[in-house]
Amino acid sequence: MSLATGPYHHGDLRAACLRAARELLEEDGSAGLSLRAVARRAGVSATAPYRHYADRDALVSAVAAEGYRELAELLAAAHPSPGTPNELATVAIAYVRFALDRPAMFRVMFAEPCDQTNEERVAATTAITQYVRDIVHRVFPDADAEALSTAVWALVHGLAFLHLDGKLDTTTPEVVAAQVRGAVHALFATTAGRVTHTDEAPSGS
Amino acid sequence: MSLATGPYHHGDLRAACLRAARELLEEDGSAGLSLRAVARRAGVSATAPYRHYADRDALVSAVAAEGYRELAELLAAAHPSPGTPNELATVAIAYVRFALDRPAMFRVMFAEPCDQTNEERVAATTAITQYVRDIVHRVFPDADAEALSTAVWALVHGLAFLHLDGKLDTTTPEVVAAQVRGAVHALFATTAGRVTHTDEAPSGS
DNA sequence: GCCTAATGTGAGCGGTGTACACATCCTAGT
DNA sequence: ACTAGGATGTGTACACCGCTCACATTAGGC
Repeated sequence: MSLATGPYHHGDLRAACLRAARELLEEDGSAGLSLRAVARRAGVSATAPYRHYADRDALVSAVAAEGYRELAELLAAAHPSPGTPNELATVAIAYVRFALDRPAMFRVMFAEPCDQTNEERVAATTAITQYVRDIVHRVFPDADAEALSTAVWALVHGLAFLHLDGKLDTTTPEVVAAQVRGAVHALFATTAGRVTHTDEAPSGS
Repeated sequence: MSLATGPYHHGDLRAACLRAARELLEEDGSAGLSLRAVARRAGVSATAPYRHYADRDALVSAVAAEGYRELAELLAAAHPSPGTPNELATVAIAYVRFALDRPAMFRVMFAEPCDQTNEERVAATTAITQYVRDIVHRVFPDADAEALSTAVWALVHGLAFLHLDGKLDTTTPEVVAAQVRGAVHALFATTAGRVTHTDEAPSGS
């Protein structure tokens, strides 16, 4: 393994590709994430990555999977177990901040006509689903968990996208945070003290 | 304009490009929307479209602009002036259906790192913003229109994306509709009869 | 009727994804 | 220890892409 001129075998090209892909994503956005650029950065021939990833999509999915994990960590760090609408809002802010801090990654994770059958992706998103469901169940024990979970995730996800696409003001993190908190509260503040002991659960028509 | 062998000048290449672009988008998705393919379909040389669109992005933005208009029509058709949460849900369903019926178009409209300075796009999205604000104002006259509008659009937009990305069940239109209606009601049903006469408007912390 | 500006053409550059044959190296079985 | 074979990396090649530039053609205003 003397790597003076670079050994024929890389050692761990799979990981190197992933790493290079993430760097390129940060630097040049999704468009700059080409297999050839990844290969160049890993110091390897243009076709070498194909030994580890079936095609570009597979690499992108691997990157996205890491993104899901990191998003999960970030949300957990924002609040380990949110139990009130306000704490939920804090998590929502972390979600939106992730999208704004790493727009290319967020787009890779959610905005591409991706391979939905990819195992890593499916696992990651069901994890998020479950995570949201748990929170909702804690914040609104009596509500229809399924529907409300969907609603909450959609709300937060939508907020992230609208900010990301410049459809909402993103001048400062504080503005964004206030907007997100405002939106969450606009929906929940009035229900917060009530829905937890309501006896008529909301039902679809 | 006898177009037997094709006259040197096309006549209305600008419109022809737009048309071709939309067709390609429907057929092959966003990836298939290349300027060269558009040119081929319009029966014109590969570089001719550059006389009418500065670059690929400009063409895509033009396509997106048409999408915004059509989405607006579709929402208006779903309900001309929703005034209850349930009617709002009907509009939301139309929004999500648009996304699912024409995924490539929806992605072009919202999921691309697009040129945010494009005039047509900006105009179109402010129109949507206003449209949502009007609805919210009608459904919840006493609520914080700004925050609640944001929340509502985000909710619906997020629902569309989660469905689009296969994060939610999309087996049948009925399932989707029920899910959307359920999510909207989960958020609003309990507030519906109350928020309209609440005296303490929700406020961001 | 001519001149100019608008429009369309063609060749060409550098980039991309990916298929294929080939080179190199690691490892397991003798 | 040796060797076969699989795993891994290389090089070439093809088709496509966006985009630039010099050039051809044409329509419309003077």
